[in-house]
Amino acid sequence: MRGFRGRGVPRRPELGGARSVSMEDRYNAAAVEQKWQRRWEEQRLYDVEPDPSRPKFYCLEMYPYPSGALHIGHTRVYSIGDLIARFKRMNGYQVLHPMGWDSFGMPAENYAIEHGIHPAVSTYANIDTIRAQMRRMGYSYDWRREVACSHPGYYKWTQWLFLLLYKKGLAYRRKAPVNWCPRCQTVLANEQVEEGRCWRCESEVQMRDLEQWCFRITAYADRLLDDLKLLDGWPERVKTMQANWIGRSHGCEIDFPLAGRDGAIKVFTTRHDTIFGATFMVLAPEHPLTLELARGTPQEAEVRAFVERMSHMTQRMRTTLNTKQGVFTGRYAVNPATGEKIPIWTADYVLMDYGTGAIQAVPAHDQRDFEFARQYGLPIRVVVQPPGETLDPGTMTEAYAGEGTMVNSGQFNGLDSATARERMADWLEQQGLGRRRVTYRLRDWLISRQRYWGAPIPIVYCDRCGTVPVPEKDLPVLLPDDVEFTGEGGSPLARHEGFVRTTCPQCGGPARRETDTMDTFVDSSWYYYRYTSARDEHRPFDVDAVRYWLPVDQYIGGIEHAILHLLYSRFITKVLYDEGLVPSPEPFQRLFTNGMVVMGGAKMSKSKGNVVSIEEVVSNYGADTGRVYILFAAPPENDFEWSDGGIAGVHRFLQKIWRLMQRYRAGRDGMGTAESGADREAAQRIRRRLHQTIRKVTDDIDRRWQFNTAVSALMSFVNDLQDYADQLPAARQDRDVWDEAADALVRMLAPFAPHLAEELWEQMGRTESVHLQRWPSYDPEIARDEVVTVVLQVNGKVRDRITVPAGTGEEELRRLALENERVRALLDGRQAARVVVIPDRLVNVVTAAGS
RNA sequence: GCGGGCGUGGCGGAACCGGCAGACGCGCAGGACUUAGGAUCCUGUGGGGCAACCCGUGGGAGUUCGACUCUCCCCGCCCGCACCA
Repeated sequence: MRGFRGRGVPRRPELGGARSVSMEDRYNAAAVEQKWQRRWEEQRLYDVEPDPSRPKFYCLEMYPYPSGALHIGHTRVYSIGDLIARFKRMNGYQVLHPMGWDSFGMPAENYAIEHGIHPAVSTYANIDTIRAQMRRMGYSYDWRREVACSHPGYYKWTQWLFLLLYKKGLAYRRKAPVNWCPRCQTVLANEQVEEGRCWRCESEVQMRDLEQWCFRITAYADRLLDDLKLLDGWPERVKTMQANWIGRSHGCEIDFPLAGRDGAIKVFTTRHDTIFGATFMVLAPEHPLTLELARGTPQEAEVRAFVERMSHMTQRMRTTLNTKQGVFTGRYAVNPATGEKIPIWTADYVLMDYGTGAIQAVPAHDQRDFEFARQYGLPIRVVVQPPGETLDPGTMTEAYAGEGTMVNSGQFNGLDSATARERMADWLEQQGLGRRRVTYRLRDWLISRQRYWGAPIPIVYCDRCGTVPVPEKDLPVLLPDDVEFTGEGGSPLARHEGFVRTTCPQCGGPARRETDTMDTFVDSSWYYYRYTSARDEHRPFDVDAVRYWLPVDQYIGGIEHAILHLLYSRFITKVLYDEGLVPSPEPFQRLFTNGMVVMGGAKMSKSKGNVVSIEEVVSNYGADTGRVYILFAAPPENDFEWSDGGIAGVHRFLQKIWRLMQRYRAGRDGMGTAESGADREAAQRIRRRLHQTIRKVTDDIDRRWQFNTAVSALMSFVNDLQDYADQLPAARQDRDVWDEAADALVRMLAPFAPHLAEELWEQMGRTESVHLQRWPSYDPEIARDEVVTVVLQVNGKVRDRITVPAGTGEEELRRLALENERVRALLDGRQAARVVVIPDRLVNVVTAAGS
C-alpha cells in the first residue's frame, strides 16, 4: 500500500540532512501552545459579531456544571465542537462558538454544608480553574460572551422568563406529592432517594404534599411531539425517547355511575372497546373518592390503613414489589355498558397522576387487571376473541391484549375490535356516557426547589393581595450572601428574615417572599439565547442578534440530557417563539450525542478513582495530542476506552509531522521540478494522494462526522509524504508539489491540532493565522486514480489481481480476465457460464450455475 | 416485559451504494542506528499449512455471480422505558 517503501533505496538521502536539522528536533508542545494561546487572545482571534453578508453557523456544546476540574469526558465534547467550529470558520462561515457555566445547583450547596465554604466562593473558584484548563486546550471560544447562570446579570433574566410564563398562565402553584426527608426537613429529588432512604442521613423518605411551582409544559405536549418531525438532524434515538416520554395516547374518558348514590367515577381508557368486560374498578389510593366511598362500610378501617400505608411509599417502592396490593372499598359502581353492579377497589397499581386516577378493570384483556383479578378472585369476562382461538376465562394464564372479534358485547358483537373502538366511542358520546380524550404521560414540570443555590422565584405573598409577581423593574431578586448552611431545616432562604420580609409591590403592605428557588434546568433552558448578547443589561437578549444567530446549527452533548434539558429547552423556545421573540420554533437544528470516555470499563468518576486528569495529558503530551487522540480513538458517537498507549501513538504522529516539515523547510531550496519520468510520476502520485486526502478529510468532517477516519487519512498521507522524502534526494523532488502539500496539510491539521498547525504555518513564512485561512479544496481530476487494481475472481473467489488503466472497458476487462493464466488454470478447459464485470473493481468468472 | 442499538485480528477500529475483509493506530516479534533507548527508522504481524491452497466478520438458514453489508431465526452484550390504563 505504501508505494515507496521497502525497495532497498538508501534511507534518508540528503534532503537538507535529516539528522542535522538545525531547528529543534522535537516539537515542544508546551512552549508552542503557550505562545499561541497568548497571541490568539491578544489578537481576539475568536471574537465574532454578526455579519449579514456571510452565512452564519452557531456551534454549541452543552455548558458544563463547574465541578472541580475539567475531565476527559468534557474534553471530548469540546474537542468535537471546536473541530466543527474551526472547520466551519475555514469554510467561510461566521461562527458563533461560546462557552459558559451551569453554575447553580446542589453540589455547591452540599459542599457548603460540609465544608462551610459559600457556594459562590467555591463555584467561582471552580470556574476559574476550568476556564484556565479550557484555554490550555486551545478551544476557540469567544470568551466575551461567557455566561454563568448563577450571576445576577444572568438570573435576573431567568426570573424575567419566569414572569413571562406566569403572565401567560404557564407558571402556577399547586400541591404536589414530593419526596420528603423528615430528618433533613427538605424535599429530595428522585435521584437523591436511594431505596426509599435519604442519601445523606438514611432516614426513610416520606411522600408529602407540598405547594410547588410548576411550568405548564403539558400545554405544549402536542407541539413538542409533533414538531419532532422537524428535527431531521436529531438522532432517532433521542426523538423516540422524547416521544415515549410525552406518551400521547388516544382513548375515551368514561363515567361509571356510583351504585346507590349520586356521582360517578371518571376513568380513562384506550380500550373502550373492552368496556363490556369491565368486571371491577380500581381507584388510586390517593384518589379523592377512595376514603369517601369507604366511609361507613365494614371495609372502612382496612381501606384507611391501606391508604395510610401507601402514602408513605414512593412510586418506586410500590413498583419494586412484584405483587399488586389492593382492598375492596365496600362500594359498587354501575358498568354503563352492561348495567351490572361492579365492585370498586383501590390498589397500588393505579397511579393518581395519570389519566383520571381511576380505571375500568378488564382482566381478560389487560395483564395488570388479570393478575389482580386472579389474586383477589375477581370475575374475568372475555369480550375480544383472538383470531382462530377461543379464550376461556377459567383456563387463561394471561390477558389477551391484542385485536380480535367482539363477543359478549351486546350490539357490538361480531365487529373487529378496531372498528368497535370507533363505534363504541361514537355510542358513548351519543349516550353522554363518555367522550374521546387524549392523555399524556408527560407531567407538568415541577420547578420549585427548597434550596438556596438557585435563582429565587420572583414572587411575593401579601395578606391583602395574595400572590404577587415581582415587577420586572425590581429584578433581580438577589440571593442574600449572609446565610447559614446547616444542612438541617430546609432552605437557608426561608430562615433569612431579611430576605423573606418585604413589602407588597401592589399595596406596599408587609409581605413575604417566596423562598423556593428554580430548578437549574430553567437556567439552562434559555442560555443559548443569552450568548448572542451576553452583557445586555436591558433585556434577556437582543432580538436582532437572536434573529441572526438562531437556531443553533449544531448542538453537541451527552445522551444523558436526551429528555430533560432538551425537552425543557424545546418547551421554553416555543413559549418565546409564541411571543415573537425568537425566529424558530425549535432551538437546535442538529443534535449530536457523543459517547462517553470510559476506563476499566466504567465511566470515569472521582468515586471510582479512574479519572485521567487533563492536566496530566497536557503536561505529558500537549493539548493538541490530547485533542487528536480523543478524535482518533473511536467514532464520536461510540463510548471509548482511554488508553495510554493510544495517546502515545498519536503523539508520535504529531512529532512525525513536525520532523517532516522541518526536513521540508531545510531541503526546500535544493528541490527541483521533477522532470524525468520516474520522478515526475512520484511527484504526481503525491499530488494525487494529497487531493484524495483533502476529499476524504473534508467528507469525513462535514458529511460523515467520522473524525477517526479523517485522522487516519491524514496519517496515511503523512506516511506517503515521508516515503517520498525518504526515497528521493531533494534535487529529484518537486518543490511545487511539496509547497502545495505542506500548505494543504497544515490547513487540514488546523482544526485538529490548532497550535501545531499555527506554528508550522508561521514557520512557512505566513503572517496571518492559519485559522483565518480557507479550508483547502481538491480537484477531482487530480484526485482521480490513473491505474486501478482489478480483482479477478473465479466463482466468487479472489484468484488474481491485475493493474489496468482506470476506466478500462468491460469488454477489455473480460478479455483480460479470460486470458489470465491463473484464471485459465482454474477453468481447466471449462467454459465460463457467465462473466460479471464491474469496471475498475472486479471480474467474476462463473463456471456453472450453483457451483 | 416493551422499544432501540451493537457483535469484525491480542486491542481501538476501517471497509461510505452488495464487489480486494482487517485501512489507520496500539500491542507484539525481528532488525538498523546507538555508550544508552521509553527517541527515530525498516520489516513482519487474522488462523491453519512447507506449499498449492483452505478457513475466517457471534451462530444457523436464505437471496445473489458475489454478503461484514440485505431478509428470517437463534445466541450474547449495551442503552432507554417500565404497573402510563
